[in-house]
Amino acid sequence: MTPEVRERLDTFIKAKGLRRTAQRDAIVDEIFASEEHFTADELWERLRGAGQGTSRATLYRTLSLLTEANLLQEIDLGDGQTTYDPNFLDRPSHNHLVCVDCGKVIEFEDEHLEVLNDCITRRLGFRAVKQSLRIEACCDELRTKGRCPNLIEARLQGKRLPGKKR
Amino acid sequence: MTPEVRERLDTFIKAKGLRRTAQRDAIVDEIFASEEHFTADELWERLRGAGQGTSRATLYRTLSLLTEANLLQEIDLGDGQTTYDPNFLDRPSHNHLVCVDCGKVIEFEDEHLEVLNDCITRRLGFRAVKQSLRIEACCDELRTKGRCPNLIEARLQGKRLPGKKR
DNA sequence: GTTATTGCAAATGATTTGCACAAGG
DNA sequence: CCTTGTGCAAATCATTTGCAATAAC
Repeated sequence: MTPEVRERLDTFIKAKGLRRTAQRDAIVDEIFASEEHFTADELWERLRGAGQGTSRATLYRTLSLLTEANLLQEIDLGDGQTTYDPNFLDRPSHNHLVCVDCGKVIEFEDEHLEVLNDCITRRLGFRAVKQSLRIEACCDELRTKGRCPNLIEARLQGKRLPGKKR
Repeated sequence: MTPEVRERLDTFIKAKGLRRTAQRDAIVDEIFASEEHFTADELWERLRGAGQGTSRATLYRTLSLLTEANLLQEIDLGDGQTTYDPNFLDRPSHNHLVCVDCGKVIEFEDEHLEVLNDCITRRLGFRAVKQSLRIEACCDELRTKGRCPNLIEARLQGKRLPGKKR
């Protein structure tokens, strides 16, 4: 996937008269090395851990750049900070389900949903530009068996669990 | 509508061992005097204008309280601050369309959408707790006729137009 | 050589919090 | 009275910005 990202970014950068820099390369490489969602701070830590640390200012500026270039999309997981999603190139119209128990984020696509939203939008006299659906839900397994595999995993990994308010 | 709100709030307050105060009354009255969405700051100004000013601290604390009591719902219009929606009592499962040209927010309900989302959620092994769809779209009128009535109105009223970044 | 980019530190802006005082029940 | 609520000012937290130094092209 990185080659396509590289190309798109280069094109975008050239078209805008901007420059390719070591920092931007490092940030792009780190982001697209996986499909994981991340916050600015999480990415900053990852970069730091990989010996590719940059200033937060540069990181935020690059994240805006990548968003503008449509390589990244800002999503709202309802926790008061921006989460970035690197998977919209692969799956242009996916949405997110957030488990209220463990905070796990699941991506899903559904063509009916897309069509329906478009109908609704036209009926209202508009043309859809972008749509984002977030479903908050609880895991059947936790409800019926009393335990959620993701919850356990999340606790082990010390991940951020849901519950807004920074 | 205020009577139902009053009753629900009183019940909630009593159940939690909390107290009814002049400030809370003023805030609730101001909120439910209309169906308008608002940010904390906008409401603070409205209260101040009505000679019912409170401290921002109290306002934020009361907004949390009302949200917890399900009289209010926090929604994300993508502009970096929390918007509050007082219309979920009347229309429990509505969603929002935001005009990218003028920033106007339109509420809509669609039962098919609700059903579809529920199906999707179950298929993924979850039970939906809450879902929020935000459609960003542009107005047919602006696109075809070159002018958007809401845009004009918004400019006249000096309303906040879309364009994130606080 | 220009002009964009970086890093630092200071600024922002929304929201939260500690605390002493005021006020419901 | 006893405890919750309020206002103030200070604190947070994520994010942005001004500016001098640095590095692309």
